[in-house]
Amino acid sequence: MDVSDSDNNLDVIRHSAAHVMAHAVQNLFPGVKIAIGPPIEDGFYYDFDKPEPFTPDDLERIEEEMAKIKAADTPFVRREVTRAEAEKTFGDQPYKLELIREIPEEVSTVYEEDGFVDWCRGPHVESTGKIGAFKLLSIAGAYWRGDERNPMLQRIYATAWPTEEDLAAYLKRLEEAERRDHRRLGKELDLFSFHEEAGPGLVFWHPKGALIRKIIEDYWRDEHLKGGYELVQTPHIARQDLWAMSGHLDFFSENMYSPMEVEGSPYLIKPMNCPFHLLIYKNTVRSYRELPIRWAELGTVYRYERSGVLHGLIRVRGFTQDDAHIICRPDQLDSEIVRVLDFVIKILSRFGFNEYAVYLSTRPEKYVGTYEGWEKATDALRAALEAKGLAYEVDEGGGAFYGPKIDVKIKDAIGREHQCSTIQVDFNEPERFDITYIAEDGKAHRPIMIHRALLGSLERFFGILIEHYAGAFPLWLAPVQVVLLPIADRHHEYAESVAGELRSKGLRVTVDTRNEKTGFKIREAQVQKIPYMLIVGDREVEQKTVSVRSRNRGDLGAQSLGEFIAYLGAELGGDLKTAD
RNA sequence: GCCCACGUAGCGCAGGGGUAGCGCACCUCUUUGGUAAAGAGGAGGUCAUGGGUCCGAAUCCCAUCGUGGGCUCCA
Repeated sequence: MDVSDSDNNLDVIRHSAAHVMAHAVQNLFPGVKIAIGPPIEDGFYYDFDKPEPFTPDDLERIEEEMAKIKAADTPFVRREVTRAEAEKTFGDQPYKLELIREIPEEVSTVYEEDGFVDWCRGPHVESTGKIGAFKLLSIAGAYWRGDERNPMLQRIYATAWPTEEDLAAYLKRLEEAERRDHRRLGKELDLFSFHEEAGPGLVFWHPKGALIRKIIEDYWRDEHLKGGYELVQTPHIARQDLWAMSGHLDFFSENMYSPMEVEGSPYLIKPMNCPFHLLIYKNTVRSYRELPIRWAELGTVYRYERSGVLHGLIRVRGFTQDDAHIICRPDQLDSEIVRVLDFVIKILSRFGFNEYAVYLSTRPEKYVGTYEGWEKATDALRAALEAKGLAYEVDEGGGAFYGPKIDVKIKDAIGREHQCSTIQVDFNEPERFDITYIAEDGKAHRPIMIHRALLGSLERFFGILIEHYAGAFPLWLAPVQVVLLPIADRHHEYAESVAGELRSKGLRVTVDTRNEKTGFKIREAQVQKIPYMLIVGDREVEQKTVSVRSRNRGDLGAQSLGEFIAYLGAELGGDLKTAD
């Protein structure tokens, strides 16, 4: 690679900065063992083995030491070495030795700057002065080679960019992400909470959050009914035997809560809904004429998640999946998958998500079902993706043991990806439950089962939604759509009558009758991200109007109530009740 | 589960071996004010929980619970 070219390559800059960081750490803490230091998205890290933990002060010192090494502007020198030479050079670096001994090549390369040598493929920037603008960000624990049986190393995360401006822009992006953090907005907008007394990972939906959830659920149910699904509803617990039959006791028990005794027999809280849907299926003999069956349920499940993995609404222990199971004939598989993909796109785009990253996961080494079955199902998934013109990545061997799947990650307003939709073919449970349908030949055949979720879980999806919109929900989702701001007490009556009229159109309206100045009420409404504020004072009462202020566009001037209602109707896509 | 950090009033934070402080919110009073914060007064905390060290612990030590940043694992 051309050196001047590599100087501008982000990965090269970051990888070089990682070397400089390791160098600085070695200068300040002689004897520290170094592991690996790769570039990553938005930065780089380096893993160290050091008996005492790094402190935030250490981070500052390391940063200063790096600045010195950068200022010295020493050239990075590339050298080819034999295996023996490499082993000798890194004789006191056990992690490097382990890596050196594993590669097949007899000749490898090292890079050196100012006496610090690292075993590395390169390339690097020309000299330490060219590592760009960098900043150390955090200290974290990380297992050597990502395996929890290995020792835990200390990882220092950092970022590096070609210029100071780029660095500043990145730090700004981090701030923006923090501003949108759903945990912070959840408090500020009074949407949900967690309680130590109740236990971690258990969500309490407050009135405003629960109202948004209700709107999402209503939309979801309506669309499912329109889309050829039927709704079912199943219990939260079932006998342990059911989970043995489904196989969850074998392959999912680590995520399940311990049994509770009911009249001598053990019951388990459900971690998934599928066995319940299969019981409904088995309740009667099914004809090929009935298929495909599409049963959907907002099913609340509980999974034991290790304490360290919980994260706001994104990863919780009790959550509601927007689940559905499609049971179909083999000849219906292709069209059913296309249909689900269409549905996924329709639903997600309603929530403002129009960019996706799609992954197709194929057969792993250990699997159930037949080879041909897997091939057919995987082909069907692939064909559906291609028919939809969706770009996707293949995760070879990444499928569950019971079937191949498509995962859809959505991109939010600031470009982050979130796992939501999943479409999975299942060869395991139909077998275990021995579900069949009677075909034209009068014999019992095995149907194919598809699990699918569009939003994933309501909790996670809500968290993603909050961050996507930064708490400023679009009109159709906003828990309060319009707030009336009477200027003085004498305007309360008019404000209430306007509010009443808006409510009769199905709008969600509040009246701020507090003894506060208008500027204060506006500020509060803005902070609460209420889409529309209607200011009413003497002028409005007199002229039978409302002064409209939009959360986004500011003062829109006075309108008659009729005009305002029409305006909202247009924004809602004609979704208003007709006048009584 | 593992590594590190943190836990002080509803929220955001300061303090730190000698018996707790700020801002906002809350309550009361004055004010009826026109597009992002009117003024005054008041109330509120066994400093996460349990144990230990000490004449004395919110402060130091240990454990537990919870939260955060990661690792491992996933809707």
